[in-house]
Amino acid sequence: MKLKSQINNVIKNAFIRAGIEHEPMSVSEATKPEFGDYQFNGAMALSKKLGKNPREIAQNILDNLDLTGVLIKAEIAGPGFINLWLNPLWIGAQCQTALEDERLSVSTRENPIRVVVDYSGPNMAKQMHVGHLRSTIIGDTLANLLTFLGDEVIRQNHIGDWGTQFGMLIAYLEMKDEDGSVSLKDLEQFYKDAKGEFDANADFANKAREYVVKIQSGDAHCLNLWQKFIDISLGHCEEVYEKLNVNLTRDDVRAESFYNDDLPKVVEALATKGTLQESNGAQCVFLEGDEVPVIVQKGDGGYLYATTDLAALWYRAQKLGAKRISYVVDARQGEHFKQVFRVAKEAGFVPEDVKLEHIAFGTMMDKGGKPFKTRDGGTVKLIGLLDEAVVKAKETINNKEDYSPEQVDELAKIIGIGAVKYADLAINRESNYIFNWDKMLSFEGNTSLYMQYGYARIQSIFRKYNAPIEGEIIIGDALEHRLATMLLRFEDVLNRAAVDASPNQITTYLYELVTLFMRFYEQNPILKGGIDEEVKMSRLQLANLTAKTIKQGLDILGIKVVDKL
RNA sequence: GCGCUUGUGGCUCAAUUGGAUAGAGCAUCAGACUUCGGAUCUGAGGGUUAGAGGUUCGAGUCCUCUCAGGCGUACCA
Repeated sequence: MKLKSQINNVIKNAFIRAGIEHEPMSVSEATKPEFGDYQFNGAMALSKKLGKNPREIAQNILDNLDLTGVLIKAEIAGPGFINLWLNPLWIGAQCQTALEDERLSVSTRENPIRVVVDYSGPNMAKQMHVGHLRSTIIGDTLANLLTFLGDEVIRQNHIGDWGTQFGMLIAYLEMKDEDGSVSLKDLEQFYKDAKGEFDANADFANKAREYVVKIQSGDAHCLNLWQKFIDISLGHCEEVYEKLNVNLTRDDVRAESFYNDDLPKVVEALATKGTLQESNGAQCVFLEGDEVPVIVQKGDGGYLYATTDLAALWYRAQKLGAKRISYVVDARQGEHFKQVFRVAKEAGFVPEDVKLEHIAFGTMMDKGGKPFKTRDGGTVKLIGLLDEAVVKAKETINNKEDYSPEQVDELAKIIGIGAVKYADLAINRESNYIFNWDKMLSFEGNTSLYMQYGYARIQSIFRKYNAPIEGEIIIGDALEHRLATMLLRFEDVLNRAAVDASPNQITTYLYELVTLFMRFYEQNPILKGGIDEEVKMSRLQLANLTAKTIKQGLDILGIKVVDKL
């Protein structure tokens, strides 16, 4: 439920009754329990406009505030804050409603839009490395989130499958290909070997260059080799997606090569608009205020990635009809996207009302704060990292004897992968973050395991109870009040996270929720003796709604839960 | 050089986008168990938010400068 809007409505009505002719600003969550559940800070902002003392304005609002439904109490504090307390009866009823709803009372958008989320984007010439992790899981989370909120999401995996290196690779594939896929098991090694051959063997190098031209001109033999190479390479990526529990399929692939035919059209269109200029032999767009131009065609006639991105923007806005296009790409490419977005809008490839955004993220660092590399300075392969996570997760499982070997493996997968994903998503995406196995596989603090533990603990209650639950949710004390309020905030949090494209708002929320539940559970027994039946029923339902909310939240992050840890 | 970006307790991160006394976890110290799963909970110490100015009723957040780090700076993606 949109809790904030509900409270805002109450404030708005008070404004009308008080005769204040301004749109009230939104309430915010109280910073401390003593200050109530929510607070309204608008009186201070209004004081200048109305030429009145803020406390006077606050009093006027307070006098006109309806305290019979959503709210039960309001107080003025400090320079003119209005502290608001939610009505426990109302909260209880709302939690009840949420519990009965599959979507936990999270509404779907009234005006859904079509959104393109561009993420992952591996290079087919090489194996996926840790640099692809963040784009893949942040993008996937954003796509999941928007889908859940009711937008029409089109996932786009803009894989790098075009360019000069493929001439070399397919020439080498042809040379080495006795029976195909075997030699491609390790793409990294294959690339190195091909490069070695390229440097050592002049005939081979010539052939490689020749093959570049041949692919681009549509030579059937070379295209066939190329296709084979891409299929295998993409297969490796899919293995990673599968492990990561990421919702990317072959249908979501729109490779660089897909836009190949459109590249001349992009340049032509820019030329027609008159925005194109020749500079040092290259075709460029000079943007006002920018020193460096956007180069769309090289001196030798070749196209660049800016050209491809422009073609992709064109396609996504015009053909796919997207109203929001989100690029989940490394922060280092900020300037590139700023420029490309400007060109696309100024040239009319993308209509004015389409929102273009670069969802930038920072770099993954090692313990020493340096970019994450292997000992010899190479890139860390993603698949290896994920396998290691599963191995390490297995070590953390306490009572292995309670499970079959298959169950242990399954559990290790869920825990290990979940830990890696959660640790990444829990951090403000724009900052760099330090990768630390011990921290992410800990049960303490804001980690996936703490959430999993909280969830499993609640499931354990229901395994023990295992009988029908009847009755109402009755908010009995301050802790239950806070827990219930937190549960009702779920939709607000999701909406905010969707606007900002920041998964860490979801993780922060889940962490607060689970912490609150643990405290509640510690203080308020459920199945112990001497508990009134009514109270027991109410607490069981609060626990149930908590579990469902954890599960739904983690599901959006692409993290699975288990009933038993 | 120019541009972008970051700087918050010993460490790793938050801070509802300008709101009240800057919050968590780890680590340290002190508590709570015949465990509804203690993989938990309660409490304590620890901060001039890199520094200096400014705007504002109110600044970690906005502006200016300084210092320190990271990244980018036209025919790779």
